[in-house]
Amino acid sequence: MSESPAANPARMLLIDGSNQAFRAFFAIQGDMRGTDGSPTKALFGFSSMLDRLMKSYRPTYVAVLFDRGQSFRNALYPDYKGQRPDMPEDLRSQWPDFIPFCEELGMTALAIDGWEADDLIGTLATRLAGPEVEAWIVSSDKDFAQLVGPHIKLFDVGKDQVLGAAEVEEKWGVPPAKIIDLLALMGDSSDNIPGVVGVGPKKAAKYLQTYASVHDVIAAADQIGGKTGLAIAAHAPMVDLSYQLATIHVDCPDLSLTLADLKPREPNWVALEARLKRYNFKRMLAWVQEQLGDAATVRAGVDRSRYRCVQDAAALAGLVADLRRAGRFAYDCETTSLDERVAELVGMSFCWDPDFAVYVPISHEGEGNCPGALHALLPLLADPTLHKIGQNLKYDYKVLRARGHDLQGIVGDTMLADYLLNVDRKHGLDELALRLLDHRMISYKDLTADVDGQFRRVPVDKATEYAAEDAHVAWLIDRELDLAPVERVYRDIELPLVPILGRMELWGIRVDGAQLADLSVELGARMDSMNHQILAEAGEEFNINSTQQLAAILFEKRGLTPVKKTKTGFSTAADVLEKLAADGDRLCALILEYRELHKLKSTYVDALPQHIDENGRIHTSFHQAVAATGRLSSNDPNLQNIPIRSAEGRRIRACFVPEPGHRFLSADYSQVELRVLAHFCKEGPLVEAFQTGQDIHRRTAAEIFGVALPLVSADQRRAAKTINFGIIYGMSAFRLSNELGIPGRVAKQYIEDYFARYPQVQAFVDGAVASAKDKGYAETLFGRRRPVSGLDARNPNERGAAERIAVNTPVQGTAADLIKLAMIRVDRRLSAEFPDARLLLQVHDELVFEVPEGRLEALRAAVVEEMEGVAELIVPLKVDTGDGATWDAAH
DNA sequence: TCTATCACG
DNA sequence: ACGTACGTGATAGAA
Repeated sequence: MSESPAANPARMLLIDGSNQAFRAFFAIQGDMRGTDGSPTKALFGFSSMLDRLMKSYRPTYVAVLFDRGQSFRNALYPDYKGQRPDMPEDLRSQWPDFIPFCEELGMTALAIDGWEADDLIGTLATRLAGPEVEAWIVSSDKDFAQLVGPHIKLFDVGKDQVLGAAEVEEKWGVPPAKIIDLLALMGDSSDNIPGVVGVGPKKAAKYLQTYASVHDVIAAADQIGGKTGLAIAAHAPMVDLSYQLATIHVDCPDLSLTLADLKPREPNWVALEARLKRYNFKRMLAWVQEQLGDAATVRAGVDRSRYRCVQDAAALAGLVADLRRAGRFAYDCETTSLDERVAELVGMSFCWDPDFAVYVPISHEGEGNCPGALHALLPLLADPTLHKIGQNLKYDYKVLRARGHDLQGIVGDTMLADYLLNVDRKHGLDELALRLLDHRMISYKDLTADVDGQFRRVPVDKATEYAAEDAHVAWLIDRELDLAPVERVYRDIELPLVPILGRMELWGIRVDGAQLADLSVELGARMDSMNHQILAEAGEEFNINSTQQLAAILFEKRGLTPVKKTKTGFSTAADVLEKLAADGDRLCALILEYRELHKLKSTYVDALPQHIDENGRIHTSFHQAVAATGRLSSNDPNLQNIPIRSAEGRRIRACFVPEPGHRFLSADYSQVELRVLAHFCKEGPLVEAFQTGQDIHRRTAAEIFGVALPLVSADQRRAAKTINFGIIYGMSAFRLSNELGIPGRVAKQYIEDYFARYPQVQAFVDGAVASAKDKGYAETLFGRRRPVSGLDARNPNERGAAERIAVNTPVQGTAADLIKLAMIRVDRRLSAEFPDARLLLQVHDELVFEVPEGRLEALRAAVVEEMEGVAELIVPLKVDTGDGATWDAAH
């Protein structure tokens, strides 16, 4: 038998049931109860996890194991798990249900009196895994790392990640063979296993890298010396016990399961139906009833054989009549390109009924196209009284507009709907179909594999199955999703924004390519000369862009002191290099300057010209369903991160120019996030400062440092500004002290003084966390939601990160809502009063327009009015404007 | 594909 | 004992 895994071994999931039941119980917010009022939260989370694992990984073998009774560890050590609080009553009451539930789902599940799940899993894994069968242990218990080997892996449900020996060593600093030693040395507080006082995973791993085993570490205690050495020596009597407690047994005699017993069986659908009704698990129940073939409750499936292809005048006339009668339909178009400006229409599909959809071929190669289709259908698409839904309709809108047509009456977009309901998931139609309809769609790649990826050459009958399915699935998903909780953001913000973004993208922004070319030559020459200086200073050839090579030169060859580490080595980030340069290192100063030039040249000066079209314009894409807070994002190219902070960088911004006879107008919200914060927390001085038009950072400084407004020093204002930002982001004293270059205790004092003066801000922060914990999501002023998980995490880093998200999201997200609403209002004014002015870009708190010179002042007034008047907060919204012949000059 | 870095708000 | 601010996207190196 070979020792190396087979090329494609079968998968065996060994699920730590007790562990995952706990995890499910604590991971889900709020309360869930069945129809009889008994708690069901852990069962729900647990069964969702099983369902997901089975669907994603389709294991050949599965077993779910639970703890039962007191194990040999309690006999060895009466205090084993002694510190653990009792199981919450709401979890205990669900406990007896887990095994029968798993069995009904067709999985082998068991517990054996006197054994922990760990030992059952250890036994099954070692007995059954091998070259032909790879075992995945599903648990968050780190003890299992000791079992990992070529045929046994750990599976992390949270991260969807498989850990092998290398990953274990990376995570814990020792290979699997030394994990027990590691545990024996550091102990395990959750199991109440004693370890050396003052030795955690880091120190323990360090000693075990030097010494072969925990016993060797103990023996060397006197060489280690110091307090730690003494503590290690003191641990000697306990070490054997700790070692035994941490060791997972792999030879449980009462376990006689074979591989055949672990094959998933057909679920007991009838029993499951009754159980799920009792639990009130609607999604899963629908699935089970579908399997049962219960005609009354089964959801409409996707039956492609019912799709129709419209190919003649009579069918076309019928379609037009049907669509007019329906008044509301799903629409999708097939084209020759993902780039809407060059895409040609190949066909269109429509759906207005849960059971079928139609495809209209327009310009396929060869026979089968429907004559007169465009002439008949375009008026329907442009008719705002006919309501359209679809997936990512911005694309369809742009395709039509680029060819001089129109798409009006957009009342639903499944991508945006799912984004608002599940911001942290993926929103592709394929994913939605799988997740919401349990339906796998035809893949475009498979469909066009024979014809070189060209949809035009797909035969009309095959194209019908594919294209009609898109409209059909969008229709079904639109029906499936309940938008009520986010109705306002959906209807009033995201949907109206679709055509506005479409027009901004199609119009583009003009860029002076010749000027960029000059800049490229200049930067190239300067980088060449710097290149020589740097290599001379370093004394050897190396790749300046390689952080690894640079780190080797700085911290090994030159012996400089590293400031901070990254996952892979010593950091060479800008703040590090600045510190080293300030300490007199010439090379670091040179690298900093080189980095700036390189960034500008590669990311902007040389990249932007590749995006300029035949009219001298660049077209970005704004993404509406990406950012978790509700902001837009921009890519290909990203026009939301064009340089502005450095003088050198602004020369790139100066290459963005308006059409001849036009000027740029830039309008940006002043301190919009702090104003939103003031609105939420209603803190007196903050509100007053905004109402009376004071400099907000100066006012904050006056409050914290207890000085009169005019006496605030530049340094005090700077500190206050940093703190104000810190509040929005969820600051730590550590970061503040770093940022300001002051001692940690001073930073801590500043923060305390801040909250003492602004108790309402503290209340807002606490309230935001409490609300997110209670509801399971953070919420903006307009009802946009973002799920927040990790608020109950034991790990303080994870918990802290979750709390910062809970505080920041309402602030950043409300600001995003406000400017989106403003764009809709401004767009209305443009249509009515400024036919030759254009909204070009949105950069989070800024809108950039192109306006005929003679209309500049009128537009400025209109834009300020619409942006400032977008909402009534308890503080005024303020908009600053600038204009110019370049984007840079418009600030 | 992942990581480090850095551009923006 | 540990690590350190929110949200993005592009580039280059390394594997």
